Amino acid sequence: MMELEEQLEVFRRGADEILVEEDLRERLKEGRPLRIKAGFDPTAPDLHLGHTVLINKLRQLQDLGHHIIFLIGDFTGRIGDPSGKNATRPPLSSEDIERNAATYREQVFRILDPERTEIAFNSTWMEPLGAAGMVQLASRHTVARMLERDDFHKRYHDHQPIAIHEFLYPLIQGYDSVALKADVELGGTDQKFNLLVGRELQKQEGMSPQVILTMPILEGLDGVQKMSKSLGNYIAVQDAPDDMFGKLMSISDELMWRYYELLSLRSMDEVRAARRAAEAGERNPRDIKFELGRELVDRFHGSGKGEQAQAAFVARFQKNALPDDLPEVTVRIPAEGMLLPNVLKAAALVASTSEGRSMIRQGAVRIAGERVEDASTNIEPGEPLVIQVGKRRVARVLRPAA
RNA sequence: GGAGGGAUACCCAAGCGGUCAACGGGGGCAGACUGUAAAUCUGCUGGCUCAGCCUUCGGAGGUUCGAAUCCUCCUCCCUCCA
Repeated sequence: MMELEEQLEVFRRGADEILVEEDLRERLKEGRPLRIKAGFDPTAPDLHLGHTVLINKLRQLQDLGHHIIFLIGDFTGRIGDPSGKNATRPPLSSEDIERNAATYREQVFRILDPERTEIAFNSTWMEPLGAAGMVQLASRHTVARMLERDDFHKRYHDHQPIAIHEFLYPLIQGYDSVALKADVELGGTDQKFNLLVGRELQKQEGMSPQVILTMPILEGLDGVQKMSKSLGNYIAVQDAPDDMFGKLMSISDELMWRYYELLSLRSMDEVRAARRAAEAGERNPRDIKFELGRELVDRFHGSGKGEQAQAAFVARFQKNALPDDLPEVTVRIPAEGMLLPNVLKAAALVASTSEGRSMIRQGAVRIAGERVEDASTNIEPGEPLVIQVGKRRVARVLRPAA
């Protein structure tokens, strides 16, 4: 293992907060692999870059030789998880959870080493606990303490409903740390309260309390709100290389630096140097963004894929070429033809014929590169057509006679 | 248990008998400008067989020539009292 101070540097990198750092130092001095836990919600099997901030961190710690526990909150998921701000999520069936867990494995192991990662499910100890055990667990915390949690506090103050079971989740999460004998728990900054509950419960069990390490929440493509699937501002780990690269290119320069800080494996010294060069006008920020795109596409799709994605990107958007692998859709067209807005809808390029008309009116629609401005254009059966709606929606539309 | 307030399109929020497919803001999409940036400007943002028609304002009935707007019942949320 590395020297103590070097290890601490790795722990601190990008971290929002480490509580209590002195405790961490003490444990590291023991020289054993620490049990490092991070919990994940089984509701969102589609990992996006926001989740990987935490997972990257786990990987770094794993590389230091520590024992990583990837905990899936299946017990809580089955009941329905309210951990989002104030929207209650529907309960998941066991089948849902199993399917999600499988997807998790597949995606997480693009980052973590499967040989050295333990996957745990909290139903393992929560099911046997039973109602009596749960009530006992609940007796160890007070309502006043629970209301200290920021979102509970706000909701209570604003007269928003708080369901009783929402108070139980922090306790369950904390109990997970007891069951797993966690030395360290990682979470987003929004998890701080829950992570602290883990410390409490461990102390009550006579264990030395876990160190908590919080990572910042990654902003989504809009640069303002947190990256989330429901907001549609995310880059999924499973996004195709070209999509991933393209989305990264569309972020603002300011956000790019943030992504470098939290997602890149390049040293902060390098990143700071790049930023200075950009701000001094010595380098085009776009080129620095290219580098970020290549690094991330390589990480999730394999070495060399980033280079390819960049080449495709340049060809398409700087040289206006169409992608090689245009999605193909077949629209069967009656002998008398079909109006263009209807063809667009049938090809799933727009959501409705009304939107299709609107797009045509705004000059967003091109057939074989030629702008079409007449919404009453009639399309007859014939050879495939390349149809574009705006810059991002394109398809090769086959048009056989119906 | 009692009293009162509220539910409008993706979100917030106007409207309170016809001129309402419904003001305004946000978000989204598109066009211009660019580095598919950001910022800015412009347009669109229920559906359709689209200068017209059809279905929307928590749900179900009713009054009226005509209702998001009035009445009745129901569902859900919030506040105060107990």
